[in-house]
Amino acid sequence: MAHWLYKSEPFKWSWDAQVKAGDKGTFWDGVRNHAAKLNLMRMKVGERGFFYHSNEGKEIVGIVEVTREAYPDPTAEAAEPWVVVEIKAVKPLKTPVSLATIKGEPRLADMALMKLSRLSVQPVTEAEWELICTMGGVDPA
DNA sequence: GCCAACGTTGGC
DNA sequence: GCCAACGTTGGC
Repeated sequence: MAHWLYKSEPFKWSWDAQVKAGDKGTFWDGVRNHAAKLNLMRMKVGERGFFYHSNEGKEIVGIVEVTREAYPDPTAEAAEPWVVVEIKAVKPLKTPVSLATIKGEPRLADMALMKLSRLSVQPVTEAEWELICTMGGVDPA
């Protein structure tokens, strides 16, 4: 099962907002980048990902799960190719894992977050997933 | 099809 | 507020 990382600026869409949306979840819109779009299209229902706050906080704060696979973005023009997926909040990290912490961990030096810092939806490898879950004080399963 | 100019993102 | 990274646009 693949894992993912979703970046959002808290003032636009925060972890708290995602939690309030409950099990019903919400669609993840606003992706206007082809690399991110390809990631959205690869997602399957039930796959989990990290929820990362950019700009403010700069830390991974929670875990979300895909509840609906890619479909056309309702906020885009009809002719445009953009898609959204739907996700719901699963649980917060006991200890948020900050960007500074990730930078200080050699085993995470190859993370997409380090190398492709502007990509808003990123893949996370199995090893990265387990390590960050452990650092965050939650069960990776 | 190349590449310079420009806009946007996001860390600092 | 600055600047680096990167995607996109548009002239040639």
